[in-house]
Amino acid sequence: MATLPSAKPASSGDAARRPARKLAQYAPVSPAERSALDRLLRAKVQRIAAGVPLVEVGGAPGDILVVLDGWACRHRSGPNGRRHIVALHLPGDICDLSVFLMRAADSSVTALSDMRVAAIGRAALAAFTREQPRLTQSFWWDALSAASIQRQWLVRNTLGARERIAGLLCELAARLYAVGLATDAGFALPLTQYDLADACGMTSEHTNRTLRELRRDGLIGLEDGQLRLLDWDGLESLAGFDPAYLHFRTMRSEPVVEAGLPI
Amino acid sequence: MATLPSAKPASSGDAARRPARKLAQYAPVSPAERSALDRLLRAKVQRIAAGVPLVEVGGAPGDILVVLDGWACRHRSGPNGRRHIVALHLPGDICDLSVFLMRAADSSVTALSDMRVAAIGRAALAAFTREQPRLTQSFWWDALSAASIQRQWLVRNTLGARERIAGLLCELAARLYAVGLATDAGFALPLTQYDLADACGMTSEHTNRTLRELRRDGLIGLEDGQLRLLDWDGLESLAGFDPAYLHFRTMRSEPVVEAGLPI
DNA sequence: CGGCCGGTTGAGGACCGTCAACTGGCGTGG
DNA sequence: CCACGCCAGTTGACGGTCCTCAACCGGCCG
Repeated sequence: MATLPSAKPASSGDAARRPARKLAQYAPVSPAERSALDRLLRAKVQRIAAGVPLVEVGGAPGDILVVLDGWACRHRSGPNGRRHIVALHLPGDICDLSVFLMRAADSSVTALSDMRVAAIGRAALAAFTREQPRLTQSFWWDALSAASIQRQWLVRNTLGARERIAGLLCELAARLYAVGLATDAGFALPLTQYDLADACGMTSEHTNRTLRELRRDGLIGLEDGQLRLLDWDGLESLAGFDPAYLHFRTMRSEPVVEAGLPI
Repeated sequence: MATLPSAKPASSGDAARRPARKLAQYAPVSPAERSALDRLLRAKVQRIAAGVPLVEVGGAPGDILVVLDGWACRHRSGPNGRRHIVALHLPGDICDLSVFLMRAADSSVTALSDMRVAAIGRAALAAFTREQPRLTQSFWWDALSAASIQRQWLVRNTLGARERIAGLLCELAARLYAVGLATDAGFALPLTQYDLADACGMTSEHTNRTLRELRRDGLIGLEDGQLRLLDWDGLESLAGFDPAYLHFRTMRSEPVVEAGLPI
């Protein structure tokens, strides 16, 4: 697991800790900051059932959402009416930090599994950003990381089918590992093959065949929603996976720059 | 030109006005704001020759760049070493607003034509954001628009070759129209077929054949770097182009919300 | 029990990439 | 001055990848 972050795998399944773990990928989180973050997230926690939309395209901006548990996807419809998944929101992810700036959502967000989500209102966020400059910076870094991931998806979807699937699985492993939801052995993958297909710009049939090939070649195992990483190095080199685009601190040995926010 | 913005086409070729025109797509720009913006942009103007890199992947963050004249592309290399263009920066575009937040650039930017670029330093931007809240908000809106465009590229690159090229040309027409660099008749397209190919995730040969088809079908003309929009409605319907994702004010009849920045 | 959803498999063909070659224009250098 | 090389554009043949259409299976739930 040469390129996976060096953070320890999950010692606790406590979903409320995941945002803090994610943000710790960008800058250290002190105990005081941890409890401030906990207060922010505890205020308005919602349970969302799989398949329920959280954001509708064209809708007015609502709260900022932080995923505590479960997965969601951001999607648009192509001219053919087909669903295109443009991003996956995993536990710990801040979904739509800049939502308050928007007039109308340009894409929808839908729960892919049962979820727990923390909603942050405008006033609460404004107060938080005044009081917690370093966490605020980490919030923005997470947004930058999301934009970088977006670019990576664009690049990845020009590759062959095996490379696409392998690359997405590597990315998911790294992102889940960072919040303690993956180990060297694998992780829970609550996606259907239709979801995977729409995220990789492929048909579900071809996704099915490609997964079979990856299984046949001993790279992965996939059963009962559990993805097993049987040959990480093989998967990584197949995908040409370089986690630098995730902008995680533990990926690189650089010292963390303690810079103030320009904005 | 049903969906093109209602702004008047270029009455002036003055490149220094383009950022203001672009920002006016998000919120009104008063004369005082215009001159403040002019002062910000006049401070450090650089000339860049075609082919010269403005940002190198992995490099340390520099200034924020605003394109005054000419085109640049943001690109990454795939595992096969091939160049993938993930964004095009046109005159008026703010390139990398959040550059001060980054530790290392995750993609490179290279001039595609001779350019004039305004560089904004950290201190100048900080002062500007304190003094010009509405322009600052428009800066952020431009960043949101760029992210939305990024998602659209992801969706577009799953379509067929003609749809991809047509969609990209529609987008470029709309974006250039907004800064007065396109008319109903067409616009200057300083891209080689290699550039177009790398932006659409295709080979240059296929791009060549696809352009030929679009010409044969009377949708476009392309000679001497001039793209002629011979059948806008045809191009638009072929691409399934809906400019809502550009988040331009003049595309939609909504009143502009005068909201303060949460951050 | 029937329907639906997710997964699986097969046959056929369209689309697009690869390889190869050739053109014309332009700048450079002999 | 011409020769040469390079670059952008163009065209053709061929093959592989991936999509389309079609069918089938098992499990779950109404």
